[in-house]
Amino acid sequence: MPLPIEFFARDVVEVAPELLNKVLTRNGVSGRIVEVEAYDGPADPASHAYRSQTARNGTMFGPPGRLYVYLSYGMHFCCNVVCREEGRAAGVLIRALQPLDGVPEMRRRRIKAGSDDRQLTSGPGKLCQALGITLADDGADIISGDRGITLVDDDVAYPARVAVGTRVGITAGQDHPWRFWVEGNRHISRGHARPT
DNA sequence: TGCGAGATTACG
DNA sequence: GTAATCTCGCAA
Repeated sequence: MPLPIEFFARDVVEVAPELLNKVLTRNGVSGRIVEVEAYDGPADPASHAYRSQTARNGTMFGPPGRLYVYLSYGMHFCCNVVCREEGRAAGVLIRALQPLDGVPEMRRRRIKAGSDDRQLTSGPGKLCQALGITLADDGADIISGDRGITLVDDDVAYPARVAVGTRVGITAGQDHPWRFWVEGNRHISRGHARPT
């Protein structure tokens, strides 16, 4: 069943780990969320919404329960779930999924993955490609599924072991342990090598 | 008006 | 290790 808007209209750091094991679906292609990161808008130097509203980050300033999609490094799409109350821009970056339905279609979209299922959705850019999520999906309502994208709870239990750590690929705000993943899952993103 | 860095991925 | 290549903040 869909998650109620109240689920998203809370502190983003509380929402983030609770998204683990929820299911993200786009037009029948779906995956279970196994890795996320929280970004807390104006209180978080690493957030796209840290400074001000722009054409790119506008969706995060809107109501919770929407999808914020942006173009990363000029070539990959990444998607976030908008949280907190409207106007208080915050979001949870979906970093990795465990493929569920529509694996053949994922393979067609991700030729680079070859025969390795772990290369299908083990990264924020990869999973958007596998599900066919693009800028056209920015602002989609994932509660009502108005554009074919839904985030649902299928009653699979909260992971027995959730790991917590610092976020990937950022320099500002490294002090916050706002990355959460399902301990031991095979589909976690590789992450970036950090400078020593 | 230009430059550098960035919530990345893939290939050498 | 590094290329590919869009967005945005900040310096000039």
